[in-house]
Amino acid sequence: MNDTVIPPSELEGCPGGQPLQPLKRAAPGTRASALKVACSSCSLRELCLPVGLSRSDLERLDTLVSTRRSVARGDLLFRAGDAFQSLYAVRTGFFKTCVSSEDGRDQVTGFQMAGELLGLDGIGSERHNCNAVALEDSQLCVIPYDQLEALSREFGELQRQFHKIMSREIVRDHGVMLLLGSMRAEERLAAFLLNLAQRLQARGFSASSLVLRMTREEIGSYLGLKLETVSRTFSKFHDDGLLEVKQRDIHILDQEGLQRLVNSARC
Amino acid sequence: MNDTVIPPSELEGCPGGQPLQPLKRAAPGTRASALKVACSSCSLRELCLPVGLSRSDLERLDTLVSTRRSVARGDLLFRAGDAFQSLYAVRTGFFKTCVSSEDGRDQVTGFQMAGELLGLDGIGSERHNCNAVALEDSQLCVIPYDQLEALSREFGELQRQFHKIMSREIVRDHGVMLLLGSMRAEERLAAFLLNLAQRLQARGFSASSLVLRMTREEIGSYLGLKLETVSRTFSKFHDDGLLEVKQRDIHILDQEGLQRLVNSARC
DNA sequence: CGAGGTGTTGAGATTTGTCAACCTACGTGG
DNA sequence: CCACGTAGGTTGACAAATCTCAACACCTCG
Repeated sequence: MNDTVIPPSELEGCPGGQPLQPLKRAAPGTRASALKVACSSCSLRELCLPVGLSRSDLERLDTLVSTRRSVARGDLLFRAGDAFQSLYAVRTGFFKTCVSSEDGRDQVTGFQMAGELLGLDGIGSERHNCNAVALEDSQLCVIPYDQLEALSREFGELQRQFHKIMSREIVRDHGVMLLLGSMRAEERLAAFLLNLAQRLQARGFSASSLVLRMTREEIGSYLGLKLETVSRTFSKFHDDGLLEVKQRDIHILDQEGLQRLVNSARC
Repeated sequence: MNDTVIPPSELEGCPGGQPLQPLKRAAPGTRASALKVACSSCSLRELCLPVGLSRSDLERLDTLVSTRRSVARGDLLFRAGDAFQSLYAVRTGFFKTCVSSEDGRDQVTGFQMAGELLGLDGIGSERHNCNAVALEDSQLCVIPYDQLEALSREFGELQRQFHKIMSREIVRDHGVMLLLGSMRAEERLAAFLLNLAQRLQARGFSASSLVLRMTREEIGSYLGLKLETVSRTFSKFHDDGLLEVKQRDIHILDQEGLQRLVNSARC
């Protein structure tokens, strides 16, 4: 409800940004479509792979990213073990990635929204190492990895940008390790909410009201907590006047309070 | 004590793996030295950046990796906030990397041994994002990042290899998240020991007897546990006949037993 | 030989997990 | 359009894992 009421005018970044806008879905069941895509006119270009590319590099990138793919809520974009061919950039929608061990352990490793890349984990083994699940009907740009490699040999800026994205993913993961390794439940949830709000804000949404696209169980998995603990912590935040919580609708009432929680290691 | 007694003759041995072998330290206080380094004749080449490179690519890589650096036990290779210039490949020795938040939380994000790269986290922000601390006197190859970028534009194999290394770091981090998010103390420690043993074995050391280079506290930080819990868990493993533990000397008596622990999610 | 860093162990506190009951929202099909 | 079924969410009581604090042992190094 946070992102359905935005007037269309705000969706189209100026000249022709088709992105954040819902796009016509291919026929149901169709997994890949070849609608026109253009990084150079995408309103996500300041958040996505193209960051910092020159006009001419951007146009070359357009030739690379030529297909889209739709994934319905609940469906998998890829699954651990699938052959790795492409990276994917989220255009619209929301994903989770999760790894699981043979013995059935499951861990959500991240949530991805518009402008974020999926599939980086597949390069090393040439197979995807996690499942990517759409948490709402979603659209992605398909980035064939071979071609990205080739193009980034030609364009240093693209190469550099790609390396930065991978590096930032590593830094992000280290941040999650810090969270999982050293924070208590309240601190984890506060950090999670602030992170989500900050990323939504970067995409033009409200920094204080958000709709969770994932269940308490998925949040719990990501944060290394049981769903009941997540639920209880939401309730506590509500009681403490930090949040308004109505199921998945969250209003942050006291951002500073949350930040204080995160920043207050054991005294 | 590990690197000061080797006769110079053994240092520059050409076709005669100088690697895993202790190398003469530069004068105390010297941070970078320009001794000859050759990936093409390094015995770590099957574990390090050069994996899979052709003979000719390897020789080009030699021109790139031309300097070494020594770091004494306890010293920092780099510190969070330092400008990012180079990646480092561990030749000898042992490192930990740790991130810390403003409020003083600290998290060990990894332990690196011969053949492993340090500094990947710095590419994204052009500053290092963690501290890299030598846990024993160590030697590294310095890989200037600009030059690596340039060379990998020329040699697709090198580019691909580098991407694989970054990707595998991401996969590794996701594995740590799984560990931190879903395992109990015994499972975490068992997984840690097996991982360490496996990496040591890949380097030609015993798979069953190892010397820990880090304190209980550092292990605890990495595993999201307090040092007392780590200590108790070692004792329990000892009582259960899985390990022999004498301070930092560990003998794995029952590898399968440890593996069973790791692989037995909540029943 | 002594000091300080490191490691071990015990007892009790705290946090989080477990199990169970119940509530709520939402989609489906009558 | 309503009723119902089900998935998701909340809450309570209790159990279990881990942490905290404290005492002490061990080892290394100067």
